[in-house]
Amino acid sequence: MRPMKSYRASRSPCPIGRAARVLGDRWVIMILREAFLGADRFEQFVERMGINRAALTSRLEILQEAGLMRREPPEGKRARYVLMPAGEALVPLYKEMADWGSEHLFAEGEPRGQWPSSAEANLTNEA
Amino acid sequence: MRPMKSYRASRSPCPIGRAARVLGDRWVIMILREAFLGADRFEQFVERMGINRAALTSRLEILQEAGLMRREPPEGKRARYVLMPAGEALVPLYKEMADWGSEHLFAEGEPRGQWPSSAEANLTNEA
DNA sequence: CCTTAAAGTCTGTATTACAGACTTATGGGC
DNA sequence: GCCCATAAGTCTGTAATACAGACTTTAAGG
Repeated sequence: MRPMKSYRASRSPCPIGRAARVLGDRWVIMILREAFLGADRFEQFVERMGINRAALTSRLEILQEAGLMRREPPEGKRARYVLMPAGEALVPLYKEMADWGSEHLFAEGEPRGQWPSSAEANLTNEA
Repeated sequence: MRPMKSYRASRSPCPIGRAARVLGDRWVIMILREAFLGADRFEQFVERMGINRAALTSRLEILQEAGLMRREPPEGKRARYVLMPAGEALVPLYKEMADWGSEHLFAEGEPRGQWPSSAEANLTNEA
């Protein structure tokens, strides 16, 4: 990804084009998935996704700039990365994506995971 | 993107992880948008998106391997790239993405495009 | 203090991206 | 048939990015 001034203020007037600036990245998609499933610490993302630390840092910056996540400075020694409303609002899209992937990207009878309902519960129980 | 054996047979058992292999790319998202809006020729994609030709070639290969698009060999002198059912099935997801982007990635009162209903019409009228 | 752990940063190398020029093949006009 | 334009790529050189893995820093806990 090329360095940009701001992800929030991407200049495309098309909402798809603008969304693609943020979501058009494999790691960003995976980070949000883990966040929906409850991950909120740097090391958790590293361990669960096997992402390079430098790559994770840059993606978390993108997600913050775009207003999808927020970094909570460490109270003890752990910083937390938490979803903002714009991030939580992606849950229906992830549901769609999971349904689509499950239907079109697996061979006949190939075992597939479910998009856990706990992800949605995790968000709706938050308030 | 690192070279892979096959996008269709990505080994992640999670549908989100597998979807991310295909959709987690800015150009792939844009190509599908243009396809929904009626583009089906190489030069059309180049002109409408300003994508590098080599990059377009590689993304069209990915989309074919994943089963989202198909290349129709030239009848005259133009090859066509047409959506397969797996690709058309992404229209609801694009609708979601457009709604989300429109709501969360634009400043107050900033002018934004619409995800044209003609995109959906373009597909449902096809059969 | 000393040890562990979390959250990054740094380094060197391998891969990918990109602009833009070039190639090949077809079709149309004359 | 010959010339020109166009479509669909391919190629080349350079700039940017990705990655593994080592290193650094700060804070807690004992």
